[in-house]
Amino acid sequence: MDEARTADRKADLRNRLIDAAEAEMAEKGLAGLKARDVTQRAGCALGALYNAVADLDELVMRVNSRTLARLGIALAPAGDATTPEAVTLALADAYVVFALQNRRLWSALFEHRLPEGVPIPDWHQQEHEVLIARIGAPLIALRPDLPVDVLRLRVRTLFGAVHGVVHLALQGRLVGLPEAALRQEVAALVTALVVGARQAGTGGR
Amino acid sequence: MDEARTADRKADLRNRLIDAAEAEMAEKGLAGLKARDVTQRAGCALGALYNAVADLDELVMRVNSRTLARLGIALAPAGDATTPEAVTLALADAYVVFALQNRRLWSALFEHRLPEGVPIPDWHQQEHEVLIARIGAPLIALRPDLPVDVLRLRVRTLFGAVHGVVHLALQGRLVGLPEAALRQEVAALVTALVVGARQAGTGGR
DNA sequence: GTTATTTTTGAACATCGTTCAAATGACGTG
DNA sequence: CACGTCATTTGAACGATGTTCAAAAATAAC
Repeated sequence: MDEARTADRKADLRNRLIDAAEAEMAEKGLAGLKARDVTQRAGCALGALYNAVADLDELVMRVNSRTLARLGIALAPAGDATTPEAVTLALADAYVVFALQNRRLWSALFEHRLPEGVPIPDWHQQEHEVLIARIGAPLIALRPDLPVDVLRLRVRTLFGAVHGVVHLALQGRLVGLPEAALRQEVAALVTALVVGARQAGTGGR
Repeated sequence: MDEARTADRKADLRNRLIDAAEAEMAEKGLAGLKARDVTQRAGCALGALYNAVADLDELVMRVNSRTLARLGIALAPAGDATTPEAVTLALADAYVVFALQNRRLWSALFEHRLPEGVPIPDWHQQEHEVLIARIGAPLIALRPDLPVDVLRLRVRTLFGAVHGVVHLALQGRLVGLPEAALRQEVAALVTALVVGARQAGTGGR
């Protein structure tokens, strides 16, 4: 009759393992994540990891899931801005600040690769899409005339552009690059794209 | 007195190893590169690899060096365009086409990470910078009034933006995304940025 | 309290990158 | 050609790592 108790203990160990993996990744980066270090930190045996999780890839995705959730929270205040342009700019700026303050965990979101041919599980794929939808919401308000699939592509482009700039900035020895400069660059990028979205016609070109 | 002969044989084995590594990476991706597979493909013993190269990281950088060179060749025809805007657009389009036609090798350019704290060797770092300088040349012609360091940052931003869009497109299950759509998106992105460069003032904001 | 089921354990395995002493081959000299 | 010296090549061995699984321990059920 203690089946609830045992299920909880199982979930507890799982959470401890994800906690430990998150801490390891925050300290040493995605490549520094080792099964033995994680289990030692979580206070359990090596094999216990494979009881709570299919493999290390799933463990990384669980950590990434948390990072996406925290990123979502960090993005929330941007909604207070008044115009769609201002909201988009605030979103991008909050995104950059989050990436800078959570370098290794943010990098893991995009560095992690599953073995070729293995698709990302739906539960995780959707978390990414929720984020992109959130970022794209003000843009959709800006161009209610465009078809949704065109808008989806435009949002992905905006997201990808910001992602690329931050990605390059974090990986190059841009340790010298001051945070303020990166934020300005991204702001200029987003401004150009949002202004472009206002001007350009429906299609590409 | 055959010291030239032996030096040539040494270089030959080195090139065979880089050839083999390039083929392996093109077939299986960066994560699929294994020392044993490379040496077997090159027709030598396992240990011979560490005679020709310090470690697998250097081997990857040698392959990346070739990829950058081929990318440079693929970008050359873009110089035929007449206006700076057209040159930039042609460069971006050629870049996208190259990435799509060399997915795994192009991805390896950005997926490869050295152990934390180990800097990228100068000879390889400069190859990246040469590429960025090439891409940025027409933009510099477009804004001769801006200081060089501001322009360098702007070019990095444009490069990063295009990089990010292509990167996301290649890693998501964007297998469904047709090539033409990606090229259009990148063209729209570059147009917005180049137009923005014409309009915006010197600084950020 | 005893048995059945589940969970946890960590030794063992397979697969890596990397090293290094021994074997092999090349080169110069008598 | 013969011999000695040096460089190169080899592949067995090592350590690290992800993963498995039979045994042990813990828990649930009666």
